[in-house]
Order: sequence, then structure tokens, then C-alpha cells
Amino acid sequence: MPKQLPGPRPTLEAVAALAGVSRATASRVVNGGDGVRKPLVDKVRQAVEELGYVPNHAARTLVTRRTGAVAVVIAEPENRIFSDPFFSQQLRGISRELAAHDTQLVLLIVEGPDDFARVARYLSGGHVDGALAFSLHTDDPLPAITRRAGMPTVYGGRPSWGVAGDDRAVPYVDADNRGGARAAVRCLRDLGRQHIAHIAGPLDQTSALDRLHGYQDILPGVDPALVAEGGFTVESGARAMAELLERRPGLDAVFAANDLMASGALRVLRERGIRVPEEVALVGFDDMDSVSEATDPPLTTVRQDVEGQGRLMARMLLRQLSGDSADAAGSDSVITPTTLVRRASA
Amino acid sequence: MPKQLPGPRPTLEAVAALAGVSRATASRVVNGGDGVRKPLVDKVRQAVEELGYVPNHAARTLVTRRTGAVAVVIAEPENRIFSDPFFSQQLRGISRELAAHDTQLVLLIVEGPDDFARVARYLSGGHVDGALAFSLHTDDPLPAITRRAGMPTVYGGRPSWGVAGDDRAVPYVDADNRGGARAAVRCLRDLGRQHIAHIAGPLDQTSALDRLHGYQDILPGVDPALVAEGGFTVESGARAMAELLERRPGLDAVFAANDLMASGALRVLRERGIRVPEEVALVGFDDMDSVSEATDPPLTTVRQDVEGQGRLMARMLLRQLSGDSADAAGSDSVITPTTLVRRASA
DNA sequence: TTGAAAGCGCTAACAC
DNA sequence: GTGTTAGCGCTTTCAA
Repeated sequence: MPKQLPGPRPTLEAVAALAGVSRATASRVVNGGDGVRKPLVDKVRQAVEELGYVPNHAARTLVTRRTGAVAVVIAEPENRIFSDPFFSQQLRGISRELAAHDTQLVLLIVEGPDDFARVARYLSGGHVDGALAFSLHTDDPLPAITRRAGMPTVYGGRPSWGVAGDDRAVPYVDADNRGGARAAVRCLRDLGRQHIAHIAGPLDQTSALDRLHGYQDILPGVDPALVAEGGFTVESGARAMAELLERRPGLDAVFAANDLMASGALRVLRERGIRVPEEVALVGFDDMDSVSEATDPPLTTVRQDVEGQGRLMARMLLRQLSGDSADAAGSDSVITPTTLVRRASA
Repeated sequence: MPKQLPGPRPTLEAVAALAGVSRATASRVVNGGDGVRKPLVDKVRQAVEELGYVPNHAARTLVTRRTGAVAVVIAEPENRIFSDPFFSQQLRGISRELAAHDTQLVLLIVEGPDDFARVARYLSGGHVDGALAFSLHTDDPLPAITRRAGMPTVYGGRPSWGVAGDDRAVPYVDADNRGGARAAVRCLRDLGRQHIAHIAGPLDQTSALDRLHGYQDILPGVDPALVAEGGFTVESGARAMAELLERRPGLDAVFAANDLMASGALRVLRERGIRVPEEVALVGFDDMDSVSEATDPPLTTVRQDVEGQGRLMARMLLRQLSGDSADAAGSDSVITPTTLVRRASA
């Protein structure tokens, strides 16, 4: 166990002195020890141990121009983000991947217009080497900010903007929303359902839009009255369900754009004494197990690997950061697969 | 809008040159401009603007020895933490308070033993000025780590350890768990219930323990068979409820140590056709609205201001960091009040 | 292979 | 008030 010196933390200088070598050699050892003879390496290592030496990060950053940290920018327009396990899981995936590469995670939560300025300043301040961001809404100013700051960035979720004057694609990771939606609706159709409704998410988000498109892919020319827009929340799902029942009492199936809305819909169906899945079959999206497994009946839903997406985002960014030929390399976007999970609701 | 120079970021030197002043004066202006004559201030400000100057954080940290960042350490023993809105809300409170003081939030998620070493290294690396941590379990190694790193730290939740060789108290923020539990049980008793059971949380966590103690305060010498231990999850709540019903079929009220367990209990009660609150009254704890308002019937529960606690933690840490007479100052712990929220379940 | 020395960009005495 | 100067702790040429 290193000595617990009361004074200031030991510097590389001190280590070098104790080991009887130059600061340069000590530095080499601390950074891997290549090109230093074994006995010296050992001596230095021992000195490090004895002194409890830990490199000063600021000093290192100053000269190397790398911070070893990455920002995760989360915009929280409605307060959906935190009540939603979705982001938590993605965050965990990111955290794991970054930790594995000894990279720190700086969390930037954006709540209002002022915060964007703060974030912009932060990103330009050389605090971090890159950024991971979640693109939620069409008018998201983040892309512009990261671009202006010249900060390597990977997005979670397909950005909807066509960035003005954008000459190169922004790399992102997203689930196969459209394909997943297709699978969901196909399942309902194969069950013999004739009037399949859709509770869409907020259509200014690409994920919601893509899922709607998937629904329409399988049901071309479907009655528009069979589609209601929700807000990805339980409450909005309930509202949308009520609306749909009013408009089309004969509907016999519902595909909800996420599990939260599906659970809201389920509540309304039950309140009205409509049996699920006998009278109305229901499929959700996301498979967040805290919801999909807890409902009665459990939800048939489309699973996506959220944590994996987070990990992938981090990995892509890290690759970009350590990238040799930065551009050509391979900062292409990735669409991760989805799978239909059959439970009792359809 | 600042010019978008392609080259390296402008330094203070460049600003000074453009403004026709010394680097020192430029620095003074950038840091508030005290003791610099107005015209010069303006000149420098303009140069900053024109060049799009942003101070280099590493350089500044190197000399000031302050990073302007705070670590938030979250240990994730079971994967409860992220599915639980609790932490998200606390995190949001922390984030808000830190942002208001231009302090960055570095998120450290600890998942395994290896991670503790990583965190220890990080904390000793001078990356951050202080830490906020959540004390979950009795055997949490975190306190020892932060103490060894000499890092100012504020805990969320009353730590249960008697830190070995600890000469001063560790500041923490916690809800009035015991008082809240008392209010809950008192309410049940005042309703005329004779056999009030308790579904406790995992008793290696102080919050669970304190709530149990509160229950016992109101019901001294209560039949031990009326207490079952759960794990703060829906599932464990259901299990505990089943157990209690088996042991004491005559029970007419239940106080669950959190809302999640209450909802699990509710499910079991409903499955058995036991009416709530008519036959069994039920009170939860936390008032996480996504749960307590969504159940049928909605839960009577004990509310605590989780976000406020987060904010408070941050505020206490910041005060400690800017503290003049660091010790005496006032890093005392804080217990935040709880209130009983009456809904339909009791 | 190792060491000497030159900064990285900034702040804070200290002198003017 | 303002400028000069000496580092903060580290990496990295460049010589030896």
C-alpha cells in the first residue's frame, strides 16, 4: 500500500529522483515502458508504488492534447428521458465500453436553451475528445454545435435533419425501427387480424416516423383513422387508444410504437372490458422488460438491444478518435437488428 | 460569430496580441476583469470574440489545481439502479445544481470489483475536485476509497458503516426514512387496522432498516411474523406479500418499504381477490409517480423529494469545495422531510 | 537506451 | 492598473 503522504501529490520528478533516473525515463515507464531496459523499468515501477504516484491529468492533457474523456449529451425536452429506462440502458452500454478503454464519461444534461450555450462552450473548451449525443427532435441544435466545435460525434438515433451545408454524413447508431415495425404488423396480420390500428410516437422523432412507415409498408393504403399519434408515454398511449376505439370500434389489433404506450392502451382496453388478445391483439416496441413483462397479459413486442447500441456508439467514437486516416476510415452509421418477442398479448 | 479558423485554437497570447495588451491583462479580463480599466476590458473582450477564444481547460487546471468537475459515483450491484427512476431523478437534481455553478459532472458507474480500482485511480488522478456517491450497502468500499484519495465527498443515503478509524463524520443527505415510515404506519393504525404487516427492503441498506425501525416505533412489540424482507423490486414485493398472507391470513394492512414492492404486493392481493383498501389497506414509500399513480388503486405513499436531495448533495459539496475554513464550516449531514400522500390504497 | 531541455497555455506573484 | 516572469507537471524531440 502506498504511503499516505500528507503533503502534495508526488510528481514524476519525485519518482525519477527516487528511482535514480531522469524524468524522461520515468515518463516512458509510466507510459508503457517501451524502449527502457528492464532493471530501470522495475526501479521506476517500484518508486511509483512506493510514492503512490498517479500522473497529473491536466499536465498530461496539456501536452498531449488528449483528455481521455468523452461527453455524453442528453437533451431533456420533456422530462421523458429519465423516467425512461431506455436512456439508462444506453448510458450503461456507453459507460461499459468507455470504462473498458479507460475513457471517462462526462454527462451533459441539456434542459433549456441556456444549457445549449453552456454545452457549446464546454465542447469547445477542450474538455473532451469527442461526444456522444442523442438526437431526439427535428430542431435539435446539437448537431450544429458539435460540428462547429469540430468535435467528433456519434449520434444515437437517426438524425432527422438535413444539416445545412453538410458535406458528410453524421455517423449514428439506430435500431431497425422500420423493419421491427414491419415484423410486428406482419405478425398481427398473420394472426388474421383485419383492422390493425397504430399508436404512433411523436412524429418529429425519426424513430416514431420509421415505425409508422414500417406499419404502412405492410398495410399500404391503410385507413388513416386507424392511426393515432401519442407521445411515447403511458398516458398518451391510453389517450390514443380511447381515440382509436371511438373512431374505429371494430378494430381488432393495435401496434403501439413503444411499450409504454402499449401499456397505456392495455389499461384502456381492460377498463372497457375488451379482452386482450382475444378481441384486440396488442404488440409493443422496445421490450423494456420492466414494462413488457409486468403487464397483464405480458406484451408481445419488438426487442432491440439498447445497451448494445450504447456500446456500439462508444466503440465507433473511440475508433474515430484513435483513427489514423480519420475520414475514410469507416465512420459509417449502423442499424442494429430487432426481433419480435412473442408473449401473451398477441 | 467567431471566425472558424482552420488551424489550432487561439491562445491567450493571441488574444493579448490582438488586443494590444499583455497576456496577464488578457487573463484578468477573461477571468472577470477586476482591476482592469474599462477600455482595455472592452478591447480584450472584442479580441476574444473575434478569435473565438476559449480558455484551455488543462492549462488552467494545471496552475489553479481546480478542475471544475465533480464525480458522481454510482455503484450498480444488482442492476436495480438504472431501472429505478430514483437515481435518475437524483442525478437530475445533481446535474441541475452543478450546471448552475458551471461545474461538470463526470459519471462513474461501478459494476464490479475491477471498477473500484479504476475509480480509485481516477479519483486520485486529480480529474475532479470532489465526489458525490451513493451508499447502498454495508460493505461498500467506496467510502474508504474517497477517504484515501482525500477527496471531499458527499453521500446520498446514510452510510451504514462505522468507518474504521474514522475521526469525523461523513456528510450525507438522506430522507427522513424513519419519520416517513412512522407516518405511514400511524395512518394505517388510525384507520383502525389491527394487523399491520410490513414488507421491508433489503436490510443491509440503511433506508430499509430505518423504515423498518419507523414501523416498529409505532407498533412496539409487533408480531415478527408480520414482517417480511423483500429486495425493493416488484417481484420481491409480490413474493413477500404471498409469504405474509400465508403466515398471517388475517392481516388487514400492509406498509411496503417502497412503491415497487407495494405494486408487487397489490398484484398478489388482486390475484387472490382481496380488495384494496377495503380488506387490506396498503401504503408504499417513495411516491415515484410512474408507479404510485399507475397502480389500481393508486397508492397511498410517503413522498420524498428525490431531486431536491440530489440538488442538496451537489450544493453541499460545492460549498465544501469553495470552503474557506474547510472543516468547521458546516459539512453536516441533512435529513430531508417526507410527507404522506393519500390516494386510494389506504 | 538514456538524459537534457524545450515547451504545452495558463495564472499569480511581483515589479513597475 | 499593467506588464514581466516564473512556474504548474508532463511529454517529446534531440543529442549523447
